[in-house]
Amino acid sequence: MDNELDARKKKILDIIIKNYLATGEPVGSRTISKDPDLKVSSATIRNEMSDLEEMGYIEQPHTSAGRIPTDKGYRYYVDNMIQAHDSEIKEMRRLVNDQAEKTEKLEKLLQKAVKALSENTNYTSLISTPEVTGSRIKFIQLSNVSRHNVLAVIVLDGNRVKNQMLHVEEDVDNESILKLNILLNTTLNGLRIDQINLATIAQLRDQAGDHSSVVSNVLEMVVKAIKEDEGLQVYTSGATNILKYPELVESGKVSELLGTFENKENLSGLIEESINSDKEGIQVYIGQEAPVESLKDCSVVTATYDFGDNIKGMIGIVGPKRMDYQNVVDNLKVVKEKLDEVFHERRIGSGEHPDTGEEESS
Amino acid sequence: MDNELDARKKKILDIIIKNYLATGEPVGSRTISKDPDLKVSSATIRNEMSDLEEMGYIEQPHTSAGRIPTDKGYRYYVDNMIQAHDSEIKEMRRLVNDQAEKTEKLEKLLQKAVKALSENTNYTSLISTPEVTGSRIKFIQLSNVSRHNVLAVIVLDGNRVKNQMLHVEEDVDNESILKLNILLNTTLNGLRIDQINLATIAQLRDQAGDHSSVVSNVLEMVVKAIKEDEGLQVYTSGATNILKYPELVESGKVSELLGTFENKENLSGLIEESINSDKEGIQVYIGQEAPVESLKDCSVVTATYDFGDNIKGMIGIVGPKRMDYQNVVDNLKVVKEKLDEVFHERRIGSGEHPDTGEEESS
DNA sequence: ATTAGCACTCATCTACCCTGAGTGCTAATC
DNA sequence: GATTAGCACTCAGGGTAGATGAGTGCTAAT
Repeated sequence: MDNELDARKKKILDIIIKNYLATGEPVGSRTISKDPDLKVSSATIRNEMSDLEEMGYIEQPHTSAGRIPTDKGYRYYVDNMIQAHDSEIKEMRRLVNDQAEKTEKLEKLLQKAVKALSENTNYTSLISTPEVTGSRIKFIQLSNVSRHNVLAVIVLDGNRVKNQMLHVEEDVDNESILKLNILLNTTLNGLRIDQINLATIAQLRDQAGDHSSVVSNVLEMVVKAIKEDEGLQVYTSGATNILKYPELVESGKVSELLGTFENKENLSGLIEESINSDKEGIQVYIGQEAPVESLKDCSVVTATYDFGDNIKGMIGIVGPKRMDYQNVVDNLKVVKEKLDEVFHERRIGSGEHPDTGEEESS
Repeated sequence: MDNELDARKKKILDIIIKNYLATGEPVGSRTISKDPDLKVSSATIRNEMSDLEEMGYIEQPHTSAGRIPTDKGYRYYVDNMIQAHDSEIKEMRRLVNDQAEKTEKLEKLLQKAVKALSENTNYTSLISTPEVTGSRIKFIQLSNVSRHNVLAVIVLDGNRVKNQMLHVEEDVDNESILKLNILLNTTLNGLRIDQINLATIAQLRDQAGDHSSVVSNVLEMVVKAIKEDEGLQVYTSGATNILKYPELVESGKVSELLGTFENKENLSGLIEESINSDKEGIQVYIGQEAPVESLKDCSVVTATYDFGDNIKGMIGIVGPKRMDYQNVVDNLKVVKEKLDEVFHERRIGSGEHPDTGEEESS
C-alpha cells in the first residue's frame, strides 16, 4: 500500500472524498476542521491540502473554491479505503435471491438483474448476455408442421435452442423427414460452425437425394442461428438516472451519454475490456480510465459472471465520478455471485449446461 | 370543413403555424406581413390575430411576444392543411423497401422499422409487437435431446414457435416420446389456451401413464408460452431526440419523458387507444389529447399495422407539439404500408400466417 | 509544527436598467 | 366599413454593477 501519505493526509483526503461524494460540492478547510477526529485548525488543514493538491490527489475548480478529488484521488480511495460491508450485503442478497430462483429465461433473468441494480444504486446499469464462441451443434430436428411448412429446431451447446420455420415447395413425407433427421444428426452432431465446410455440405446434399434443397435451407439456418447467438446483446436500465447528477447534466454531455446507452454497440469495447482484464472480479474505471470515450466524465464499475465453460458476461454500473463506490461494489458483488450460482446450479441440474434456451425463427 | 375562418384568417394561421414549426419562436405581426401573398399591413394582421386569439387558435406566451398556436390551432392545421406529398413518399418507400424484404425475424424487422422512423424524423419513435389474443395450438413436439433433457417445441397459430428444455427425472425412451407426441397433438391441436380445462388435463395425464409428470411440464410450458406471446412488447428508438427540442427540455419534463420511454408499460394505454380508435389509419394526438399523462406537452402520431387475422400492432412517433406533422405522417404511412405488405406476403407465401417465429425457452 | 489573523480572489446572487420586439388603441385614409 | 399609420405601453432577455461569502495563501506569533 502506498505510504506516500501519512495518516493525517489520508484522513483529510478521506473526509474530502466522503464529503464530496455526498454533496457534490467542493470541500473547504473549515468544513474539514469540524471533523471530531481532527484536532487541528483549518490553517493546518490548508497546508495539508496544499500538499495533497501538489501530489495530485485533489484540485480546485476555481481559486476561491474548496477542493474536489481528482481521478487519482478517487483511485486512491477506491484502492485503499473500501472494504466489504457484510451486513448490508446480506440484506441485499436476500432480496436478489427471491427473484432469481424462479426466473427461468435467460433474457428475463438478465433484465431483472439489471433492473435491480439500477434501482438499488440510482445509477445506470448494464448487463451483457454471455458472449459465446465456438458453439457446437448438439441436436437437430425437422418436423412436418403442415403442408409446405417444415419446422427446424436446433439445440446448441449449453442447451440453447433455435428454431426456424422453413417453407418448402415440395411435399416431404414423414418418412423422409425421419431419414433427414438421422442424416443431419449423424453428420452435424458435435460440429462447430467453422467445421462445416463445403465437403460436409456436398456430402449432405448428396445423401439427402430428393430433398437436398431442404438440407440447404437447414444449413443456412444453422449458420444464421449460431452467428446470431454469438452476437452480443446488452440490456440497460436506469439510463435516465444520470439526469439526477448536476455535474453530468451541466457538462452538456447528457445527450451523448444517453446516446451511448441507446446504441449499445458503443459499449462493446467496455464489455470486452472488462471480461478480458478481469482480475479479482470487480473492475473500477474512473474517468479517463474507461475504455469508452463518451464515458470519460463518469466512473464505471464492472464485474463478470460465469455462464459456464468459461463463457462470461458482464454486469456494470455507470455513474458520476462521485458515485457511492462502496454501495455499487457491494451490489455488483451480490448480483455477480447470484448469477454465478444460478448458472452453476442449472448446469448441475440439467446434467450439463445452463438450462436457458434462446429465441429464434423467421 | 370549418368555415368559421375566412381565407385570410386561414392564411395567417397557416403562416403562424408554419413559422412556429420551423423556428419554435412566437410569430409577430410584422413577420407575417412580410409574406408575399398577404398584401396588408401589420396593423391589419394584428386585428386578425386578435380575432384568431379570441377564437382560441393562437395565444401569446406573454404580453409583448408574438403568437403561438394553441392545441386547437394545431388541430385545425392537422385536420385541414396537410396533404400527402406523394413524391417524397416514393423516395422514402424505396429506402424502406430495401431493408424490409430480407429481414425475416419479426423482432429484428420491427427494430429496423422503428430505427428508420426515428432517424428519418428526428423524433422518438415506438413500435409495439402485434397484440395477439386467442392463440391456438397448431403443433407440439417433444424430443429426446439427451438423458434427462427433453425438448418441447410448440407451434402456435401464425407459425409462432416456442420451445423449452424440460428436465425430467425419469428416462423417457424414444417410443414413449412418440406416443406422447401423438397424444399431445391429437388432444391439444387447435385448442385455444382457455379451452384447456381441468378435464383435458386430467384426461391427458391419465393417458400418459408413466410419464404424466412430463405431460404436466409440457402443459405448464404451453400456458406460459402463450401467455408470454400475448404480452405486448414495445421497442423505442431515438428517445434522446427529445433533448433537441428546447421547449421540452425547459419544461423540466425530460426526465419524466425519458422515463416513459424506458418503462414501456406506461405506453400501453397509448397503444390500446391507438389500435382501438383507429379510423383511417393515422391518428394524431395533440398535447392533452394524448391518452398518456406524461406526453401532454408533446404530440403523438400513431398508425397501426396489420399482422393478419385482425391482429394489429402500433407504430408511433412522439415529438414536440411543433413537430413536422407532414413529414411524420408521410413517414408513418410508408412504414405502415410496408409492414402491412410484408406480413401480407408472408401470409400468402407460407400458405398461412406471417412466417415469423418467436423466442422461447428456459 | 501549529495557529491566528488578514488580505485577496472569485463564483454567485440580486437589483437595476436598457433594448427591442410586439401589442392594442386611436385617428386618419381609402 | 376596411385598412393603415402612428404612438404609447408592456415585458422578456441581456448586460452591468455591487454586495456577499466561502475559501484560499501568506505571514507572523505561539
